[in-house]
Parts: sequence; structure tokens; C-alpha cells
Amino acid sequence: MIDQTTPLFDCNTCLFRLLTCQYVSADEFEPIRQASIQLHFKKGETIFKQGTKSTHLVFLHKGIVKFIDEVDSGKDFILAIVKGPKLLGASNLFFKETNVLSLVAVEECDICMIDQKLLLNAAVKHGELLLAMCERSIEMFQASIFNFISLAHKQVHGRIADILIYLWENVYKDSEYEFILSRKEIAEFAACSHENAITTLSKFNKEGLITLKGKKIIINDLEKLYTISKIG
Amino acid sequence: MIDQTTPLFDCNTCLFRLLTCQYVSADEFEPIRQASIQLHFKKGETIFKQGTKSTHLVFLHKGIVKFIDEVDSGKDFILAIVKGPKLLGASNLFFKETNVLSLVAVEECDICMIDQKLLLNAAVKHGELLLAMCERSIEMFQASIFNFISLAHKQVHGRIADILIYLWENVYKDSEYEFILSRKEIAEFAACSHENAITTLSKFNKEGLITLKGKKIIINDLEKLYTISKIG
DNA sequence: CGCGAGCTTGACGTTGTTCAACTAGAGTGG
DNA sequence: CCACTCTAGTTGAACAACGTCAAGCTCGCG
Repeated sequence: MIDQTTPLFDCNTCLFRLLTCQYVSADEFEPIRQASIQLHFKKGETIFKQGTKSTHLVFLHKGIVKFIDEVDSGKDFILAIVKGPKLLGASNLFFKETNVLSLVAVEECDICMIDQKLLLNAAVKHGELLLAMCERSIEMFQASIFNFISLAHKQVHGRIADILIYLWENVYKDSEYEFILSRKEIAEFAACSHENAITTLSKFNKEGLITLKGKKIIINDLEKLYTISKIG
Repeated sequence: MIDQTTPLFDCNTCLFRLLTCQYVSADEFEPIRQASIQLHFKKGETIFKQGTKSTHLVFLHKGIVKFIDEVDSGKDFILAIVKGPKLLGASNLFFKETNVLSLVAVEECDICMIDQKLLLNAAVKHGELLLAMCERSIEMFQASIFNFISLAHKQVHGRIADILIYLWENVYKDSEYEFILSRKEIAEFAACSHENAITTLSKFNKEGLITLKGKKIIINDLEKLYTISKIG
């Protein structure tokens, strides 16, 4: 069990606090801080589940998470993979009362559950904060949508290239993390069969675009990936 | 030419004004109104173009529009089809400085161009307005995303069924409009070739799910479309 | 050593795109 | 009033892409 008396991380150095307190006084922030809960999640654990009521926002201090749409028969679909530090709502729709997607830890994660109502009240009072939160939220949406556009009119090798680029630029670049995703996860992101994902990755491997070392993926030729992404 | 001295529609009965003035005083709204421009668009006309700078929001009084992603070689992709009255931003990302999508009239449209900065300033000052705008904006996003999820793991007949349901429920139901879309547009929405869209539609037609009368589409069996949508 | 989970590969059938030919209607000019 | 052209719709055949299935592999763990 986690010892709730000693915090996992220090609120004084918290980026979320820094962002929020640009617009909200420390006094106003304090009740939000006090109502928040620090948690640690292991790889594969579900942080919140599709269909449940959304009462808290998640501030992802550290780690990598995925937003997934769980359909029947276990065929999940990954909408986005996000690295902390970042504020995440119910699939970044913090206005909704229900989580429309599930949030699952891809790597070990340190998160802070923030009371949705308290934060929203503060944000409505200080429009600039709401705006800042919206701006950040929309970014992720847009990335999702462009991933889907890619998916809509590209073949699998183009989509895999897109995913590698996306993950490289947004998650793994300049990071302490290693590029480790299961083949199944890559397939769920590219919306293809895992066999197809495997074949495409090993094709890229043979062509020297990437290097597969066990489960690690190393990108060698980002330029070529871009051209593959472009031509589809 | 449009005679700018006589407005196309009356600001006093405008829904956008009604919504906004729930949160903003009439005095504050007046400069926004004065800065806005009323326009009429014919079928097929581009209201704003992907890549251009986003200076105005669009309030769609009446008519139907589509958000499209224009890639090279003329292969467009439809992200959403929306019926007025509704507030539309630069692809509903009114925080962005660039239009990430194009907005095109599907039917004759009456719109009002609203100065983005003025409205945003008012919304930031009155957080509740910003929140209301965000909530509405996010709805469309969500619909888009679920359309893409459908697209990601369903076959064409499931996707076409989804589109017919979506258009019926969100655009054409209880409306003065007739269900008229070109086959090409349906294909661009379903992300398939127009031949495939045609074949699928005529299959539905033969099975009695829908009736094709020239360019009109009439839905006969919504229940069956739901089951086709579900099984993929 | 055995077992299971994840990974990998190839064969095969289905789905969907591309291409080509044909049809119907609408607009244009002689 | 009749070619003509242009666009949208339609259909079928050939081919490529992709998913499914089945088999074998590797690695880690008990």
C-alpha cells in the first residue's frame, strides 16, 4: 500500500500548480490541491475506464499513457499515446460527465487526480486559465484527428510510418524512455492486424529505416519515414 | 452583389446572439455584432480554406456545410457534416491561428462571420460563455472521432451504414433538407472509392434498407442499419 | 525442463481499389 | 432541334492489399 502521509511527489515543484497559479491565487489553489490524490500506476493498469463517471481530471506527472476505445471481443483501439507532464481529462473532454475512452498506463506512471468540479469552477472564474486548458486539450485532439485522416487514406506501411514519426516526435524524443511498444499495441494504433504490423516493421528493419533490437525500436532514417508517410 | 445595407437576416432573432447574451451584456455584444459580416454561400463554395489564417468564426445560421481535409491530387476527405444553426470555428479549433481544415457549403448557406479576437476576449472575461462554447465545440469533435473509430475497424458496408445513421440523426432528420449527397461525397466521408460506395448503396437499395430515387436517399429500415453498423 | 505469452512467417481467401466501358442528364453552340 | 461535351452515376473484371489461419519460434519464468 502507498503511504498516503508521504506524498509521491512535491506539490511545490508541480508543473500543473505552476500553470494554474499563473491565473489563480495560491489561496484559491489550495483547496484544489488538498482535494487531489496522488497515485502510482504500473504498466498495463487502467487509470479510468470507458463508461464510468468522470469526477476527476488526471495530471500525468511522469510516464506514458494511452487512450483506448474498448470494443467488444477485446479488440482495442488506441487513439493517442501521451507522455507526461500533461493534464488529461476524460479523454480530454473535461466537460463530459462520462469517460468516453479508457486511459491505460503504457509505462509506470505518477499521476495526480484533481477534482473536476473544483478545477472547472476556478477555470470559469479565471477565463484565461480555461482558455489555456482548452488550448492544450485541443492539441491532443488535433493530433488524434490527423492520425485518423492518415489512417483513412493510407496503406498500412504509411500508417506505421506515421505512428513511428508521431511517437518519436511526441513521446520518445529527448526522453528517458525507450521506444518500447508491443506489436499488438502498434497494430491497435495503426488499426491493422498484428501480423501486418509485424511484417511492415520487419520490412522497415530490412530496409534499414529502423533497427529492431528485441522489443526496442530505433529510428535510423526519419527522412525516409517522412516520404513513406507522404506517399501513403 | 449582395446589398450590404439590408441584412440577410435579423440580428434580433439570431440564436448566436441569444446564447452569447446569456453571459454578456447587450452593450458588450454590440461591438461584436457590428464587426460581424453576413454572407451567403452557394452549394460547393468554400467558406474558408485549409491553411489560411483564421481571423473569424463562422456562425452557420442555415444550411449544411462539410469540414474537409484536402490532400494533394484532389482526394478530399470529409470529417464532419454539420447543419445550422451552429457556431463553427476554424474546424472548431477556435484557438488556432490557422484553419487546419476547409469548410465548404453542401447546400445554400447563410452565415455570419464573427471576429475571433473580439469574441474570444468576451468569452475569456465571462468564463461561462467560454465553457458553453467549448462544450458545443467538443461535441462535434467527439462525433468526428467516433466516426473515425468506426472507420478504423469496420468494413465499407458498416461504415456506409454509420454514415447514413449519422446523417439521418444529425443533419436530415426533422429538417427541411432532402437527403442529397453526391456519391463522391459519401465515398469521401466513408474513406472508400466512389465505386465501392455506389455498390454498397445499391446493395442496401436492393435489400430494401434504403430507397434511391435519383440522388435522393430515403431510409426505410433504421434498425437494420444499426445492426449492420454494429457487426461491422 | 516445460509452459505460456508474445513474436514471426507463409499460405490462402476476402475485401476493396483501379481501370475501362457504358449510360443518363444537363448545358452549349451551330 | 440536333450533335457535342461534360459531369455523375453505374457495372464488371483484374489485380493488389489485407485479415485470418495455422504453424513454428524465442524468451522468461516457475
